[in-house]
Amino acid sequence: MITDILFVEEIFVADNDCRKNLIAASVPLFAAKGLNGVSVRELASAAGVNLSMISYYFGGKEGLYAAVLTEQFAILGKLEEIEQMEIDTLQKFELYVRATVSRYRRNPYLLRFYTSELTNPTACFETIIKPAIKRVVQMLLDTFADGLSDRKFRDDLNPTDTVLALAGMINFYFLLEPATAELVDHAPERDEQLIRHIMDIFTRGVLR
Amino acid sequence: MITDILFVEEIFVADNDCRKNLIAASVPLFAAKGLNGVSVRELASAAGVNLSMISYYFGGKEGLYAAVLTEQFAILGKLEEIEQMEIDTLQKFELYVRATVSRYRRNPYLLRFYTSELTNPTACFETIIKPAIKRVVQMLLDTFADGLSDRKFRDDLNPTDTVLALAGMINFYFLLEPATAELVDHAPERDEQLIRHIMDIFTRGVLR
DNA sequence: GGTTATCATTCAAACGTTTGATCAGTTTTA
DNA sequence: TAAAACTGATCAAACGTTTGAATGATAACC
Repeated sequence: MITDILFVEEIFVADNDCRKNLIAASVPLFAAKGLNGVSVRELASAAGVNLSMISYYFGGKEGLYAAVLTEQFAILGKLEEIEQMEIDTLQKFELYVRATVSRYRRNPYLLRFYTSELTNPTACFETIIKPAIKRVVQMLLDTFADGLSDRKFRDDLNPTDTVLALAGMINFYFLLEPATAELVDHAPERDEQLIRHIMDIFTRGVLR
Repeated sequence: MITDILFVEEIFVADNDCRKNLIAASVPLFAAKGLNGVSVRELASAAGVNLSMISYYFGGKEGLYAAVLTEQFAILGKLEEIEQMEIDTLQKFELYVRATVSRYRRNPYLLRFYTSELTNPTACFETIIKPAIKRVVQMLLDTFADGLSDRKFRDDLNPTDTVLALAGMINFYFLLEPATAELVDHAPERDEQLIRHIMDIFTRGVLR
């Protein structure tokens, strides 16, 4: 959630309508067509602002794109709250899964942005996307290590393969939706079943 | 694998150097930057041909892109060979996994192309990508149904969630490589371990 | 057999359009 | 009234495509 006031490098920046509208209108456009698939004119007219405002506020199209990505990935902090909790390791993994599914439902663009950057990286990949993904993977690895030292998890599993498998089960389900909508029921009403299914497989896989 | 001679609509089309070079040079460029990220001049100069050859042979940039995708996804037939085999269901799943991993190693562009189309679809998505993905998912579903009727697999699992979980474990591992290379060892030498790991989790998950 | 006609192929050049960015000028705000 | 916000017009560069001429091989003709 972005606030109305941003502090960037100690400089006070009021988040006025023009800025806000541009970012809000750019999210679905960039998510659907990628950085190169949208023109500045398209972005400006979708936001209902003059096209020169993009350069004025963001220094250009790529700046606007970077601002959009920064906002999108600011949400990642939620997962780190879970990491701090003093709960059962397996329960922690379930909370990760629930938080991720819930996030993808409330913000259907997030997944698009980072898979787009993973496949066709722009300048933002190294600065925004890669660090964000590394943080999440590292967090999952740390949690798995906790389960190992508790002697709850199997110690013959490769930790990275294991956490990537969990992440893959969640993310791929949503990534594939545009292609498999006629084959698979992706309705949000089934999310609870999906989460239980993923945790079922994962639990059987990792528990001693 | 494309042959030197193509029969398209009963018209004999010699696959000359110009055509061949254009497709060959376009694969890595389109895979890395997407349809909109590469210019026709870039494509032509990479192929060492005149830029008007793109319109001449493929009717335009999008035609070349479509030709590239068609060639890339022609390889899918390999999986269907496995489906025909008269072997144990679980063994069949392992062959799918092995074939996919081996495919991604020999053709590092395939994954990029279809994740790119899943996130930022072009006109090719409906005509090439979506049918291809649906075929694979349907094939996995059929194989899972075999395991069910053999009473080898748990019958309380949602089949689509299960096969998407398996596909997700494989694909996400490769999709994430650009971001996690410093955190996770993605070396081909580890592929055998990865395959065993995925099959370990999957087997524990689905067997009665 | 020599000439001409026809064809697909290749090329450099130019086409009109769209691109992202900029600028001078105007309005709004504090 | 000075600074900030905003506008419409304009820029050069890049875009994908088309053009018309040149090339060379093959087919048709006398």
